[in-house]
Amino acid sequence: MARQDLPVTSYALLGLLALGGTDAAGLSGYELKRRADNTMRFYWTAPAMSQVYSELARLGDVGLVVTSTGTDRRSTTYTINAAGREALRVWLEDQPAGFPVFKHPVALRLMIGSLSEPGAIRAMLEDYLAELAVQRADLDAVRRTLVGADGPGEVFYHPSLVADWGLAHFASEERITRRTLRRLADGS
Amino acid sequence: MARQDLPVTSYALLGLLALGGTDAAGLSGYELKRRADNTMRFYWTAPAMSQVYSELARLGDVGLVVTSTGTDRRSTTYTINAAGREALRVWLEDQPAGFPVFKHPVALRLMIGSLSEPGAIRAMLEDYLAELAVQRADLDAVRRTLVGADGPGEVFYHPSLVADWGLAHFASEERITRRTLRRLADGS
DNA sequence: ACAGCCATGTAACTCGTTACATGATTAC
DNA sequence: GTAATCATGTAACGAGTTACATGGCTGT
Repeated sequence: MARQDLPVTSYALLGLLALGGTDAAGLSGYELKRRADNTMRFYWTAPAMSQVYSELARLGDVGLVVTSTGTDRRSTTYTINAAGREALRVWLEDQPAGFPVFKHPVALRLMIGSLSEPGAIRAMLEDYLAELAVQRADLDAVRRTLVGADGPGEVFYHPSLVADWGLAHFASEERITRRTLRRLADGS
Repeated sequence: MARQDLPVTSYALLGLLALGGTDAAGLSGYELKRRADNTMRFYWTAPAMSQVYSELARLGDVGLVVTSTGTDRRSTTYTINAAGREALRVWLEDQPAGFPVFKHPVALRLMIGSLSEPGAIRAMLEDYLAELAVQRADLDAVRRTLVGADGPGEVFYHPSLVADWGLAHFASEERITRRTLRRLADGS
């Protein structure tokens, strides 16, 4: 088969479909969006609802997912097929992963902090700490839903590795932010 | 003045112009791109050369930078003006920073790692470690150029805070990657 | 009855990228 | 002289967003 050249987000959604298919029923676009919001958003992006639908349409067009349309609009579901699994495998093996892109508005603003009030910078960092706590709690809740099937060889093993990665990352960001606040306070 | 609603990258480049203006001469688009590659890319993006020019054109259009065109094409320089500094200050104070977006292809692929060979996952993480070392060395080199003017109140104080943030982040990613490799090896 | 969620899409638009085109200066 | 670097842009395109439109189902 000719190698498909889809955007990463396409493969990511395809991957979610692959993981979500413990039952044969497949997922609705809406449900896929909810799963993306719960998991993918922590280390990729949360695609807009409209993008989920357009990516699913494209995946259907190139024959990597099967679309099952029922009688009413509520029952359209999408299931990954053999070609989809194969495309995912080829993508994982042939394409290099690439280096993470970190769009960090807090760090960006800190860089030009000399143009702003010192108090405003401190407030920004405090806000970031508060938001970090919220995000960490969210991810922690997700992580707890994996418990029970997160051992090696089990369905949620790899997802739990990633969730733990995210939790460690949030902890690191907290440490760095606090250290930066200290440096700003004591001038160092 | 009406609040300008520019994309973040626009403000980021404007900020680089503001920092780079120790002399009154301003920067060429080419030089601005080099500075973005050296600093901004670690926590935002490295905009394409063509985008640097289009953003500079836009900033000129809305009156935040002054374009000085010389006789030949080599001498076009861009300088932030008072309105530009004011716009930057207003942006810093009025707009909330927002939460970082982390596009992490390594974590994304790890999530669907069950679809791939264990060896391929290990290799991907090893590659990531190698690339992290390269990036860290790059940032470390940048950080060293700031030494001497990186104390509180000095020109490179805030940039050095951000560089140290980035170095700590890379160190954290290294630790997490190594831990994940260990877990994959000993099954935990 | 009404609010809120489930559900699916279209249209317009912006950001940002790659590919292309051009040419001057500098170093070997 | 020729390769590398400095320098400036245009055109076409793709990814992803917001706004808009529509409507069924569920709980109170």
